[in-house]
Amino acid sequence: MARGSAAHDVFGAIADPTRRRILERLGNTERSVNELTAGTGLTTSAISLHLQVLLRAGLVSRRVAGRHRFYRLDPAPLRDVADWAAQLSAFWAHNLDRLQQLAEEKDASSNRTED
Amino acid sequence: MARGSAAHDVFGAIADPTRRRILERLGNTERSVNELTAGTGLTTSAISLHLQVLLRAGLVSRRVAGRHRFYRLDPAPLRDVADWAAQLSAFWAHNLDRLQQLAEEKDASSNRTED
DNA sequence: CTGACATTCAAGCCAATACTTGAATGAGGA
DNA sequence: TCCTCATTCAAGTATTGGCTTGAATGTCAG
Repeated sequence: MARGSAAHDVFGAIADPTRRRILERLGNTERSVNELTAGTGLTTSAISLHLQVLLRAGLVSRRVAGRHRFYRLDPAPLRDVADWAAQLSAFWAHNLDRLQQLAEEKDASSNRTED
Repeated sequence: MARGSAAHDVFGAIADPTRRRILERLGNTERSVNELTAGTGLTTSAISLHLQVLLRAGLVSRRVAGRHRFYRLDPAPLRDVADWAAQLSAFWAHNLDRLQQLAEEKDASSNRTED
C-alpha cells in the first residue's frame, strides 16, 4: 500500500499481521507494550509503532499507569469492518435475509436476559 | 505495508480503497475491466493490477468472454474477514458465549483464552 | 539523587506497493 | 487479412510502510 491508500484507516491498520496478532492478543485483557512485545521477534519500538497506528485507527485506547501503558481493544471500528464485509458477501449471495438475521441476532444479544 | 505483510492475502487486498470500491461495485453484477475503470481516474492497467491482487486473494473470479474479462465477487474470504472482526469485537464486549457459539458454528477451531 | 526500567522519538534503511507509459497479446468486425 | 478494441505485460518511478539502532523522556526503587 503506497500511494493513495493509508495505514491510518482501519482497513490499513488490520492489513498487517503483526497488528492483527496484537489485536487478538488484546482480546479481553489490556496489556503493556512489553507484554505485547514478548513472543514476537520484534523490538518494543516496533510494537510501539504498531500501537500508534492502531491508536490512530481507533482500534485501541491506552491507559497510562506509572511507567506502563496499558493498551485495550476498541471494538467499534472492527464492527464497521465486520459490517462492510458481511454486507458485501451477503449481497453477492443474495442472502439479504441472512444479513438481516445477523443484524437481529446482534441486536437481540444486547437486550437478552437469558436464553 | 512492506516487509512481513503482503497484498496477496485478504486483509492486504481490502486495505486499498480502490480495491474496496471495485469490490463494492462488483456487488451483484459481474463487470469488465473497462467498466470498472470508468469513474476512477485511473488507467485500465492500474485496475487490471488491482484485479490481479483481488484474484490472488480469492476475492474475485473471472469469466473470459471473447475479448472481455468479466470479474465477479467471491464472497468466501470476505466472510472470513467478517467473522474475524465480529469475533474480536464480540470478544471484547464480554460476549464469550456468543463467541464460542460462532466458533463452533464455523469450524470448532481451538480458541485459547490466554490468561 | 541516582540508577534501572518502560516507552517513545528520531533518523535511516530496505522492500513492497501503486501508478504510469509503452508495447505485446488476443479476439472480433470490415 | 488487417485493423481496432480490450486486456495484460514490462519496465520504471515515487512513495509508503515496517523495522532497527541509538538517544531521549519519564517513572519507580534504593
